[in-house]
Amino acid sequence: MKHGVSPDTFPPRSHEAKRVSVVDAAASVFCREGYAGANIDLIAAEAGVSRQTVYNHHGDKEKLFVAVVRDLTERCNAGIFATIASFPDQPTDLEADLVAFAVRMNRNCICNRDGRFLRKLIQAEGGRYPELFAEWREQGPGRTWSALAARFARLAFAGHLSIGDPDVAARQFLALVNAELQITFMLGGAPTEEEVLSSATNGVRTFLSAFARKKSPAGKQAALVHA
Amino acid sequence: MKHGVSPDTFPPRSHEAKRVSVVDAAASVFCREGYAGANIDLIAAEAGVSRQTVYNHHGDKEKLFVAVVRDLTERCNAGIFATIASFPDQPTDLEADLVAFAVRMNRNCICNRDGRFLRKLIQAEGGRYPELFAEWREQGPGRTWSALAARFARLAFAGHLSIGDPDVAARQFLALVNAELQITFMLGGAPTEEEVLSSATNGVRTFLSAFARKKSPAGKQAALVHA
DNA sequence: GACGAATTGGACAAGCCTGTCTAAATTTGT
DNA sequence: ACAAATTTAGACAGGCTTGTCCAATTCGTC
Repeated sequence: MKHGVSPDTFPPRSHEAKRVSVVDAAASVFCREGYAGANIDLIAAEAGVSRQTVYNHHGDKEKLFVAVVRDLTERCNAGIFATIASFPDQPTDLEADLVAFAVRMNRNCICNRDGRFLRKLIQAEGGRYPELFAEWREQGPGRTWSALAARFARLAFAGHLSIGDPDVAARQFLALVNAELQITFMLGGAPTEEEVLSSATNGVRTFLSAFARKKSPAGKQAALVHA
Repeated sequence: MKHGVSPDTFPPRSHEAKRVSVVDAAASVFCREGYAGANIDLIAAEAGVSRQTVYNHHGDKEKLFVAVVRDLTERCNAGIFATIASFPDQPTDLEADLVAFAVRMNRNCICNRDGRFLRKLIQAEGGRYPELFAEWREQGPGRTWSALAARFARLAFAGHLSIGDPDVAARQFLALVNAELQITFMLGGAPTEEEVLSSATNGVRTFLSAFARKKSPAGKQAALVHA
């Protein structure tokens, strides 16, 4: 029915499904137990395959770990850039639009399964795989901050904000918007929707108080005052 | 010289020194290798004692781990509250004083050995010892934020700042001041003095932009205006 | 200098985990 | 339905680690 252009070189099918299943289970176990504490039998059981299948697909424990990190990095980066694409370039209500953006960012990239897992793996094993995580660092935060800074610069250029250094502003935006979620992040948990919204709202208000456009040259808009 | 009231019940002397040495080495190894990956032989070697001495002092691996966490928690909290005591209640130059305070906080509590180790242990093993870290959470961040919020409230009351919710302001202050150190923290490294100073300076500037005292102390404060 | 407590080094059993191998059972493509 | 590839369950060796035991030695104290 659906065998298209590659009938022979491709392994059957559930082959790939099992591979994904193993990587997912491995991510979960590596995060829960740490690299050294992770048990291949447990990963196999959680993936619903036999131990031998794990070895058939990934060779050994270290290769499996690397595959997990690459997988998470890729998915997280994709999510982050998809979300940055939704940055409010032409805001109608700047505060509401930025809060909504921050909430999207948190929900889809930072607090979701992949985001929490990747963060924990970086924190726990970052020192042991410098090159692996250097790659993440460049592709992830490096590009994220830069892309976000460009959006804020555009907002400033359009007269919506008054920003000195867009890179600093971008990092501070993220820091403010997550200010109330630090402890939850540290313990590896997922904040509730209310917590995310509250932190984003408070963070954006402070951000706008600090970076509100300086008094309007044409007298169009009154300055925002922090409640 | 100094043998006071208890000549017999006290173990000799280097007994205690070795105990400290073991706990220090254990902290280092647990952080580097994770709980499961930590090797008692390695801890003993790094502490300069025999393996048997480790068992004599601490019983088993888990008890040793708990001792390490309690030790770090205690020292970190002591450092944090000592630093909070130096909060600039009567600032001469608000920006400079807050930057200096933030730098002290980072250098003495957050970026030093104990702070980095404790953070990493919480991140890595927090899920496995809920009660142990619940204790930390109450004694540490809970009291820290509350104490810091009180200081900011005082500053606002004295007319130096205009703050809505002191608890929110305190958390945002910490978030801003550390905004540029996130990646370094995540990888477990120690930022340079320049990085700490830069992050603190930028953070305090933004914080003051947002929470600067509103003008017209005599007149009514401007109402919340929203374009 | 002598006594007692603490420390050391090493041997040791028990358990766990990784990674390999094999033969049987299952699935997939044709 | 048939043949090839994949998966499975289990056994298994090898290595590593924890925690215990013990005899010899060192250290601190009187």
